[in-house]
Amino acid sequence: MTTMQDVATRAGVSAKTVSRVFNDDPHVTEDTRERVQSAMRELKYVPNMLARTFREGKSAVIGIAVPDVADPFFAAVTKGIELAAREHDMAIVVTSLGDNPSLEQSIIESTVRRQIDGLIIAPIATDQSYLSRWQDSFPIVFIDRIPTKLNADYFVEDDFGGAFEATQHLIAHGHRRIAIVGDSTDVPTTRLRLEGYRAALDDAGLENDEELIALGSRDTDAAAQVCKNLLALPDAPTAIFSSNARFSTGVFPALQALNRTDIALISFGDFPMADVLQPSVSVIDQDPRQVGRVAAERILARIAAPTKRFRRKNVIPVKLIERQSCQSVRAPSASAAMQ
Amino acid sequence: MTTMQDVATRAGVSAKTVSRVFNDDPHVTEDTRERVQSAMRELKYVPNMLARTFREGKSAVIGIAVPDVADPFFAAVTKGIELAAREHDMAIVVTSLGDNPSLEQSIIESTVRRQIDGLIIAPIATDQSYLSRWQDSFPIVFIDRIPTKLNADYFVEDDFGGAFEATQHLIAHGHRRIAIVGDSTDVPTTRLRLEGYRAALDDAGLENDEELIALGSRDTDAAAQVCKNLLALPDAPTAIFSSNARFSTGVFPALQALNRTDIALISFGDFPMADVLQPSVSVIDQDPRQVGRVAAERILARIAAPTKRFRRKNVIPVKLIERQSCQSVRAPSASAAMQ
DNA sequence: AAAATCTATGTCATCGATGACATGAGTTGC
DNA sequence: GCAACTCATGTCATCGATGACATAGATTTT
Repeated sequence: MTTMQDVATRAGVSAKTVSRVFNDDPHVTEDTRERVQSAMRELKYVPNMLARTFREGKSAVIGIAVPDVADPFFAAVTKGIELAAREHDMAIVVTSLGDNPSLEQSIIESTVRRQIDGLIIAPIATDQSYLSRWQDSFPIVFIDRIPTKLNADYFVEDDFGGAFEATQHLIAHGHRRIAIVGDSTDVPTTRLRLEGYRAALDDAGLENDEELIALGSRDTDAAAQVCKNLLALPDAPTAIFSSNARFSTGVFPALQALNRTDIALISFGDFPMADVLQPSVSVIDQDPRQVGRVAAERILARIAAPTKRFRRKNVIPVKLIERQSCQSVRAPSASAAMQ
Repeated sequence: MTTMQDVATRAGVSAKTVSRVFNDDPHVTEDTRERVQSAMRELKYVPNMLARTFREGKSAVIGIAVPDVADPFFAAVTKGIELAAREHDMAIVVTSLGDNPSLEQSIIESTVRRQIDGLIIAPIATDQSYLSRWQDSFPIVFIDRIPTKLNADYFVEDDFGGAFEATQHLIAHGHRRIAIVGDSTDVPTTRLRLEGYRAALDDAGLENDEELIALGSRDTDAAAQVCKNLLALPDAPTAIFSSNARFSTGVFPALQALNRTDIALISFGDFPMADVLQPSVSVIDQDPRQVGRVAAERILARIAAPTKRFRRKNVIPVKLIERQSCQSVRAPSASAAMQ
C-alpha cells in the first residue's frame, strides 16, 4: 500500500506537498506538481480514504437499514439512494434487519460504529427511541414506516389514502365483501392501511366484517394460507385487498391454485410481473426508487445545512394502476347484493 | 461523540485501561472494570470503528459491485453475501456498475479507496486488468461472470451446461426451430450460453440457423422487440431460449401481447412469479443466494489464510425447473419435421 | 533478604492525511 | 536598503484506538 509519504520521498518533497497536489492547492509550482503527479502514477498511489475520513470524523457513507435487501421494493429503494449518494461521492452501507424486531437495535448499532454520515431506515421494531442519542451526530431519515417513540424525518407512502383508494376501487366494481390480508398491525404502515380500508367501507355504508380482516401473517406462505382460509368461509369474500406487495406474491398463486381467479385482487405495492400475470394485478404503485432518492437527498441536505429546518413528515402520493384483476364484476353475490 | 478518553476521565483511569476493559483484557481488576463499564454506560460510549480499523489498515468491509442492485438476481446475491459477512462482523458496501462498461474502473476505484478487505464483483467491462494492482492487498472474487485479462477466483454458474440442458429440453419436446435471445456476446456468460445452445443443437443433429440467434439486446424492452421480430420471420421459431432472466421478463410479455403463448419458452435464470405466470415458465435455476454466500465465504477464507491455496475456478451447477412453458409440443411444424 | 516474577495500570508512538503555523526565498515599494 | 508582503514548502500536532514498553507494587522463589 502506497502512502503519501512514499510518494513524497519519491518526488523529493514533503508529504504535505503531496497532499496539496492531491487536493489541487494552487500554492504549488507547476514543476513540483508534475514531479509529484508522476511519482503518484509510478507508485500507483491510491488515497487512503479511511485516514482522511477518520480525521474528519466522518466516513462519506450513508447507512441503509431495510427489512430485506432482496425484497424488490427495498432493492429499488436502495438503488434510488445509491444513485443520489453517488452524485455526492458517498458510498452506501447496506444492512438487512430481517424479521426479528429484537435484533434491530444491535444491527443498527454495529452500523453506526462505522461513523456513518447519515442513516436511512425502514424499521421493523416498534420502538426507535434508542436512535435519539445519535440524532445530533448525523441525520436520520425513516422511509416506508414512520418512527415510533422518536421524532425524525420520514418519507412514507400515503398508506391511508392508497388503501382507501384501493378499497373504494373494489367497491366501485361491485364488491361488497372485501377482505384485507397483511402483516401485523404492530407495523404502523399496516395499521394505516387498515384504517384506509375501513374508512372506504364506512364511506360506502358497508359493514366492517372482522372475519374479513386477516392481518398478522408473518411471511408470504402464511399469507397464502390465510387467503385459502378466507375463501373457505361460509360467506367468503369476493375481493381481496393485499396490504403489501410481498404478500401479494403469495396471495396470487394461492388464488390460482384454488382456481379462483374470479376473486378480485388489488395489491398495495407493485411487484414484478404483476402486469403480465393472468389476470394482471391492479396495484397501488409506490415508486420505490423515488422514495430512495428523496430520502437520500434529505440526508444530503441535512448534512449540507445542519441548522436549516425541513419538513419532518413527508407523505408521498401513490397511484392506482388499474389492471385486470378487479376490472369486471365477477362476484355474483356482490351483484345480487346491489339490487 | 464520546471517546475512550472521555470514558477514561470519567472513570479516573487512562484511555488504555478503558481499551482493555472494552477488549476483555484479563489484566484489569474487577473493581476498575466495573467503574469503567458504568462510565461507558453513563456516557453512552460507542466505539469509533473508523479509528480502530484505520489503525489496522483494514475496514471490516466487503465491497460488492454488481451491474444493478435492484435486479432480483443480484439483490439475492447481495443478501447471500450480507448474511455470510455478518457472521464475521463485516459490513458490505454495495455499488451498482450500471450498463456503461467504461465507468466500471472508476466506480471500482472509488470503492477501493475505502480500504475494503475484499471485493466481490460481477463485472460489466471486458478488461479487469486494472484490478491486478490490488490483488495482493485484498482478495477479489468474481461472480456470475469470469474475469477478463486477470487471474482471480471466480464462482460462476454452469453457463454452458445450463444452456445445453435448456436447449436439449426444448428439443426433447419436439422443437426444431429454437431461437436464442440475449445480450451481447462480449459478455463471457452469454458467449458460453450460446456455445451450450449450439452444442445441444449439434448433438441433436439440428442446423444452427443464424437467423435464430438474436443476441445483442441492451435491455428488457429491446429483448421484447427482438422477440417480436423473430416471430415475424417467414420460418419463425417454435421455441425461445432466453439467455438471461432479466430479458425473460421482456420476452414473456411480448409473447403474451402477440397472443403466442404456444411458443415454448425457457429462461436461463429464475425470475419472480415465473411459477405463476400462464403458462408458468421453465427455467434454469441458479440459486443466487448461494452464489453470494460461497463468494463471501471465499473472501473470508482468503482473509483468514492469505497464503493458503484455493480452487480458482468454481462452477456452480444449475438445475432445470420444469414448468408449463415448454411442456407440450405445441409446434406443428416441429412435429411434422419429426416424421 | 535479595532476586525473580507477576499484576494492574500508565506513557508513548503509531496508523495516513491534513489543518495550523513556521520558515525562508523572492518581490515590491518608498 | 529595508520593511512589508507574497508564495512555495516544510514541521508539527491531531483525529481515536491500541500495540510496545515502562513502572511501581505485590507476591513468590531460593
